[in-house]
Amino acid sequence: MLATGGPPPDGPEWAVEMKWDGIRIIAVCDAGDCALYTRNGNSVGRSYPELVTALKRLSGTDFLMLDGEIVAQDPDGAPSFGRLQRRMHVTRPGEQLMAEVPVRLFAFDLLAVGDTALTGEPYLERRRRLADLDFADPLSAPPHWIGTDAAQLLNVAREHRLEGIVSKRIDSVYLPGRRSPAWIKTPLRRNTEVVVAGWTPGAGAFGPTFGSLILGAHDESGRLVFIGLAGTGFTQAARRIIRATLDEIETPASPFDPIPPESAPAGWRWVAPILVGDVEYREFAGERLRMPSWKGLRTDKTPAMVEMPA
DNA sequence: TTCCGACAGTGGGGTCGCAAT
DNA sequence: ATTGCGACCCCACTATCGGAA
Repeated sequence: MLATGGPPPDGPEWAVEMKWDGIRIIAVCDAGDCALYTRNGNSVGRSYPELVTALKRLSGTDFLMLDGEIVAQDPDGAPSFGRLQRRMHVTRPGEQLMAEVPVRLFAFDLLAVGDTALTGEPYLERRRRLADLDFADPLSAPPHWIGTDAAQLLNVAREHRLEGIVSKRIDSVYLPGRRSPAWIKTPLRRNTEVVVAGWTPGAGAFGPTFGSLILGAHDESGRLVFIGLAGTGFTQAARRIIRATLDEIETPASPFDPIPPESAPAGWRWVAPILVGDVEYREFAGERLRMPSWKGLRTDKTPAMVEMPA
């Protein structure tokens, strides 16, 4: 079951959970054997043997089906998808990585236990049955809140550097594989202004326009530096208009200081740094915007006003 | 008739395994 | 030995189409 995006609804009929940045997992235990399935249906238990072991201990010989998220935490305790990626591809025992990158499974829904299917039961009943299970590290059932101000919980998510919140109707049944308005996800995102420094060639339908825009901002000493690429958020019409403008202001050399930003891939094209845009992003880390999406041109701002994102 | 959900296709970021060089 | 690419993960977003409302 998947959530639709939107602002958090308020009211006594909604429960709120934290949104974890990890891998969505359906865990299935049958007769003492447990498997982990990703959203694409891949069986990935081999990559997380400690979770499989813990699930076997939890289920015994009973049938059990859980919905949850595998999460890796950075040294500060914040969920880190980047760290989790190191565990993702490991198909051999990988003991060293298990110690380096410990993972947890946050089980937030119970779909079946014993010979009882619970998908037809309301959310609150499923959570109640979930709480009855004897969770122990590295498994846990994350908390949910009812009647707490959603804005306040968004702040909690921000303080703990989580992805956002998910609001769930307390009377809703579980709809496998469906995207439902009974679950509403509210991701935390930020906005920033950027300087357009060039563009990368596009593939397929984007061949005639561009793949992504090369973005820059001014650092503390006033130098224009590379801060990432934005390749989503454009309509086809916007792509055509922007490409026409880019062609008019094309320059042979990168406007970045120093040049080039990295070893700029062949095919990157440069423009005079005179266009200012607005992008939404999740975080600015490692000197790059994460998950940037284009919101539009800002004709009311000059490039000199564009500083580094927060 | 309108609207919503599913799908396909493009883009971003990232790591690892394996084949090609 | 190094490099490049595909396979998986997360995601945002647009465009399209068919069926539900």
